[in-house]
Amino acid sequence: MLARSFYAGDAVEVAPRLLNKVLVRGPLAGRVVEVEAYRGQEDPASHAFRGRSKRNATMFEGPGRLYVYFTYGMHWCANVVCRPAGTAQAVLLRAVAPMAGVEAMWAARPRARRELDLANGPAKLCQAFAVTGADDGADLVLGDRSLVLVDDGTPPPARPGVSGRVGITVGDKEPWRFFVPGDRHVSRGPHVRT
DNA sequence: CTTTGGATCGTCT
DNA sequence: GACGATCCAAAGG
Repeated sequence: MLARSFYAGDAVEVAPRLLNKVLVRGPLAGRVVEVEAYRGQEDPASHAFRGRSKRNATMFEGPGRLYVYFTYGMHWCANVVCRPAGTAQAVLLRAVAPMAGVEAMWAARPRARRELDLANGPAKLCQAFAVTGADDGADLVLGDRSLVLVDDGTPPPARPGVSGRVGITVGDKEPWRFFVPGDRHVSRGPHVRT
């Protein structure tokens, strides 16, 4: 289980540090292979760019919490908050490589055709791990709702893949998406370091 | 393999 | 009233 200090820092600094950590929920486990940094008030693409609101409140509640939001009328996505209470930055979990509880993930994602499709997207991994709005605000340091991030001894990539963020129309040029180079479980967007 | 359009609704303007 | 930090199926090469 990672200490709170692990999550504290600028999102662009914390994001690559999260690569190769393991998201665990009970019998389910998956290695984090892709993330994106969202820098709050300084980032027009961040939900917190225009300040606090009902939806983004968790982003303002301090490092180590899970910020879960609903989008496109049907999908949940999860972020790890990384700034002190009162400010708002977070790292979007974009893809994980299934490690354990894979059968349950298949059951949670009947649309998936290949193992690669189980959690290779921000809404897909939430489906695979049954993460919903009920999990918004969960404290990963305390293991709220069985959700934790752990270090299994695998270090982050010495040189992570870097690219612009996916699916946004402003701030999409900032190199704030990070991934494990060459890992097939990475979502849409570049998979290899250029 | 790539491209395209539909689904679907809470949030903020 | 418009628009998403997306996903999927279908159609075309």
